[in-house]
Formats: sequence, C-alpha cells, structure tokens
Amino acid sequence: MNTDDTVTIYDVAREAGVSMATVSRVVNGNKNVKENTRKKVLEVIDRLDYRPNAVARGLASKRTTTVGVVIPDITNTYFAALAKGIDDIAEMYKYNIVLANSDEDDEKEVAVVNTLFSKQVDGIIFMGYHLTEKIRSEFSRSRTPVVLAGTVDVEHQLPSVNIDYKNATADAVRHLLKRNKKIAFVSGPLVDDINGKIRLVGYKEALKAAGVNYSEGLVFESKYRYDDGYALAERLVSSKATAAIVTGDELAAGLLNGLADHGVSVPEDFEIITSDDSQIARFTRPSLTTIAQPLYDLGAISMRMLTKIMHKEELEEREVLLPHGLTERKSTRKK
Amino acid sequence: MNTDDTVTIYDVAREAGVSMATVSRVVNGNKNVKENTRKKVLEVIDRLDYRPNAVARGLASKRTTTVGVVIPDITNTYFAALAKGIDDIAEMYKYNIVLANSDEDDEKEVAVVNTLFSKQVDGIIFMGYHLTEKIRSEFSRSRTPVVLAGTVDVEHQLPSVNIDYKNATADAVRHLLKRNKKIAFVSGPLVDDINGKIRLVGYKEALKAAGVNYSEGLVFESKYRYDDGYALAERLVSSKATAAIVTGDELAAGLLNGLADHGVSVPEDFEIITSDDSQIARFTRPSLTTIAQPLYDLGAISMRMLTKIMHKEELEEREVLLPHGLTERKSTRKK
DNA sequence: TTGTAAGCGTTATCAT
DNA sequence: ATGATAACGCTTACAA
Repeated sequence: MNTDDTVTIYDVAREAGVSMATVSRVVNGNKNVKENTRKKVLEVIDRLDYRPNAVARGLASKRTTTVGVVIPDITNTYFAALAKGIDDIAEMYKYNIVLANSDEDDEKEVAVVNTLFSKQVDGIIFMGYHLTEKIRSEFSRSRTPVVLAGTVDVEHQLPSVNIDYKNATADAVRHLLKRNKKIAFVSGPLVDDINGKIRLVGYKEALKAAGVNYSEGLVFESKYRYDDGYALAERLVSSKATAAIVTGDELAAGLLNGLADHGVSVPEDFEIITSDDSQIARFTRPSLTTIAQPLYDLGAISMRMLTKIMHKEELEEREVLLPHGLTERKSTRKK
Repeated sequence: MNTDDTVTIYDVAREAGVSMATVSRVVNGNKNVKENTRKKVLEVIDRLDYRPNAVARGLASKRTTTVGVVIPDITNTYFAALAKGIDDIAEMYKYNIVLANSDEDDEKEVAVVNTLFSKQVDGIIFMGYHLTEKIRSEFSRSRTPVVLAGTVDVEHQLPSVNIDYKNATADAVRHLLKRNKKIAFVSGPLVDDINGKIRLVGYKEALKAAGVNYSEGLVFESKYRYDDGYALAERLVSSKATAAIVTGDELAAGLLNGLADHGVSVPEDFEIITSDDSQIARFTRPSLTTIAQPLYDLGAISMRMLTKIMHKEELEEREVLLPHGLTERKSTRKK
C-alpha cells in the first residue's frame, strides 16, 4: 500500500493477482484479456475505487485527450456560441477542453498558445480577430494540429471553418440598398480585425454593383461594446445615413437604442442589419434583422475537423465555408 | 539527441554541461544557482527552444497548475460573467483552466468532476443550480479543494461565494410592493434550483412583512430561456398581477417583450425587476431594473479563495456573501 | 552551488 | 493471454 490514499495501477495489479500490464489492458479495453481475468480486475478496480491518473497516462502515451481552445472573450455571445459547439463535439469524442482567454491581446495570445503547447494538448481550436505573424510561426513550428473557428486565414495555411463574410455582408447591404442610398458601415476596430476588413470589402462591392458611391464618411469604426454603439448614434444621425450594416450584435443593440433616444425610429427612419446572429438580436425592440450564420455549427464543425486531423483521418476540405443567410426581423422594412 | 525533435531537459543539461537538476533549478527560478551557470543554461534553453513539458512536471511534482471549472452552460451570460472573473484571477496566479460543461445535468456533472479528478487538477470551481448528494460525496472523498461560485450549499460544508439571494429578492419585492399588491414570482424550474428556492423564500418573507397574502397562483415556474418568458406573458396577464420579480435576465427579457406584444406597457401597467444583473438587462426597451450583484467579483473571489486553499493559506471566511443592491432602470416606476 | 538517482503512474515493447 | 521492464520528462531528496 501507498503512504497516502492514492491507489495506483500497481495496487490493483497486486490485489487482483495480475501484472500492471494486464490491468492497463482492461482499463484501455484491450481485447487480449481473458474474460475471467477482466472480471476479476474490474472487481478490484471497483472495490479499491481506482481511477487512472490521466497525467501519467499522458506522459507515457504522449496523448492527453485534451484540446486547447483560444477565445478572445468568453463573455462575448458570439464566441460563447461557437465555444458551445466546440465543447459538445469535444465531449462526443472524449476530449477535454482547456480554455485559454486571449483577451484580444496579441502578446497574451502567444503566451497562452505556448502554455497550451507545454500542457501537451493534442490539438488547438483558435478563435480571434486576426492572425499575427508571431502566432502563425508558433503554430507552424509545432506539430500540434490547429483549426481556426470563425477566423479567416488570408494566407490559406491553416484549416478553418467560417462563413463567407464578404458575400454575407454584400447580401445584407444589397437588401438595404433597395430602400436606401446612404448606408453606413459600422464596425469595431478594423486595424486588426480581418473579418471586419473582409466585411468592408463586401460592403464596397455591393455599393459599387449598385452604382452607389462609396464614402469614407459613412464608415464608422469604434469598439465592439454596447456603449460604443450607443455613443455612435449621434454621429450616425448627423451623417445623414438612413441605414447601417453593423458588424457586431452588442454594437448594433447600442446603436439601436441610441438612435431611439435621439428620436430616430427604426425601421421607419433608419434601417439596421447586424451580423452575429446571436440571441441579443432577438432581445432588442425592435428586434434586429441579422445576417444568419450557424454559430453552433461553426464551432462544432471546427472541432470535428480537429478530431479528424488528430486521428490522422483524411480531410475532404481544409477551408470550410458554411452557408449564410438573412433573418429579417423588425429593424428593416418590408419590401 | 532524441529521434524526434522534442528537446528535453536532458538535452539542455548535456548541451550546457550541467546536470538536469541544475536545469530544473533555473527553469523553476531556484535561487541556489550561480549567476554564471544560470546564464549559460538560459542561453542553451533559448538556443534549443526548450519548453518544459507540463505533463511530466505534473507527474513528478503532483501539481498541475490547472484548475477545473464546472459550468452549467457557457452561453448563459450569468455564468459567463462569473467565468470571466474566475479566469482573470486564475491567470494572475498562473493557473490554467479546464472548462467542464455540465449541461445542467446531474449525471454529467458527476462525470465531468471525475474526469477533472483524473486529470489531477489542483482545485475545482463549481457552478450549478444545486448540489446533489452524489456530487457532494465525490467532493468529500477527494482531497482536491473545491469552491462554489454563485451556488449555495445549504449544508454549509463547502467554501462558497454568493450574494444573499433571499434578502436581495426581498429587497426587490419590497420595492415593488410600494406600488403593487399582486406581485408575481417568475422563475426557472425550482425543483433543483436551490438559489431559486431561496429567492422564493425572500419573496414570501417580503410579502408577509408587508401584510400581503401569498398566493401560489402568482408563482410562475418555467424554463430559463427567452422564449419561455415570452410565452409566460399571457398567463401573467390573466393572473391580474401588476408586477413581477424574475429570477433570470433572459427570462425577464422574454416576459417584457411578450407583455408588450399583449398590449401591456411596462412600467406603466406592469413593473418588472430581474435578478442577474447581466448586460441583457441593459439591451431591452425599456431597460430592466435589476437586483445588483457583482458578477465578475463572484467569480474572481471564488478563484482567489481557491488559490488560498491550494496554497494552504488561512481562509478568513469560508462562506463569503458579497453585497447586493438594486439598479433602477426603466421597467419600474419612480416612487 | 551542483550532481546523483529514485521516483511519479502510466503505456508500450518484447518475451513467454 | 500475460508478465517484465524499459521508457515518458520531469522534480526532489540526499549527497557531495
């Protein structure tokens, strides 16, 4: 017996009158064990309340059955929705998740990825607003598989799952264009937000195709939070825009309420389409018309891809684009 | 050299002309190393790009520097807000977090806690709607420290961080009582929601103190989601209640919008106070008056307590109650 | 200040 | 079908 109460595979072996190898076999479901000894071992395991030590297992087998998930902000409904999908599939494939908050900070991002590596995670799901060169090089000099979720890689190096943000945005703008000429593009900080930039391209393309002039004065860059959207209302009003495509739901909710408090009624005087398709868009009054995107699936499928890579299975597609749409609610007018 | 490219502490030792013990010492910041050798080792570590294997470290030291966090639903803004606080403090103390989703399911809860144990986490933060006997026994037969966050232990066995839900609710009801006689209590499923039950007690006490009769007909039990709240509106209308204390923000938002769609105006015809103090309460129109509670701190302080226990420091208090209040917004009338 | 060597609790490779 | 035994990469007495 040990000095403390931790019971090891060795205790079980001795108690069951077999070798630790055999115990290991039954624990791991190896077929090469006589039914009788399996029973006996199982009985001892139960009696001693033996629980395999996953750390020792990880060291010996070089597989930890845990994956790292890098998330910029857990309280962001968009990322939380993806995380839910990731988690469900991870559980399905018996992986645990170590959550690494990057706080939208480039340096911290590198730091957490490194501790993830040191923890010997079997794979990583990465969510972020962009891919720095630094993080890219961290990924490439490691053999640990990485899949991007809701994060596009403009260099097409890493496997990823996204929707076509450019066309989704263009579709939304086109919808607005039916009844508006001056359409604002409202987003968070674009400097290091790849998705945001791609959306801006979609915005421009839609305008161009409709023969509407693009004006920088109609691009409003701020932060992603509710209060930022609220504060933006005033500027939107003086811009004479009559509609806006907004790249985040909290931001859109803030803008909506801010507009209302400036006496602008949505959708009569001003139309809004938001982009995240999170629950928030349903809570506001009027409820927000939004680009439709399968948040849960974005996460779920990225995790599924990761399991395939970890298990050395063939990947049909390295860059998955999920379908998008438009959910019309009350912040846009009919026809 | 190894066959594959993983560089170990042994490689560094050989390359630097010292023993692995010395390398271990510099990696762990042990003072007993001559400045010169430290420099040399550090140089080699850098050159070889050596990264300590946390799994091996964990096995040898019996400390993994990771804590498990059990969360019923990551997309729930309430829990996500706590998780943020937990995560920030964990990072501050150099702990990583393995997130375990319990899905509000008793069996799954036990399962995830067990895999957390098998992963040798140094501690656990537990969030849930209640504490089953099963989970309680899992916790007590393990030496791994556990702290409850936003989860009360009616048996006062486990350390916890909460607000005084009973009095917070009573305060809110008292506020409603100034202008209403028929006040509804709207909650999620009470069967296994300890906090909900405690809130109900607060509701009853406030009524009693005001000499208002308690009526079961004014207690509305449903689920916690937006749609459930929305659906409840009709029943609330026919109950003749003129106000409601609601135990969840999504639920309250649904109720609010449902009421509006039934031609009931809030706060003129009906007053609502919600309980979570999450962002959601600010997004709705009218915005929701809510019990004020320090969500982030609830998580942060529970994690701080856990670090103290893990480091064998003294705990001043085993059951922390954080202050609560009332944030008046637009779903209640003035005076 | 530094080195030696015995674990830590498994898995995995050979034998048998 | 089962058992020895050597890794796995590190920490930690204990010596020196």
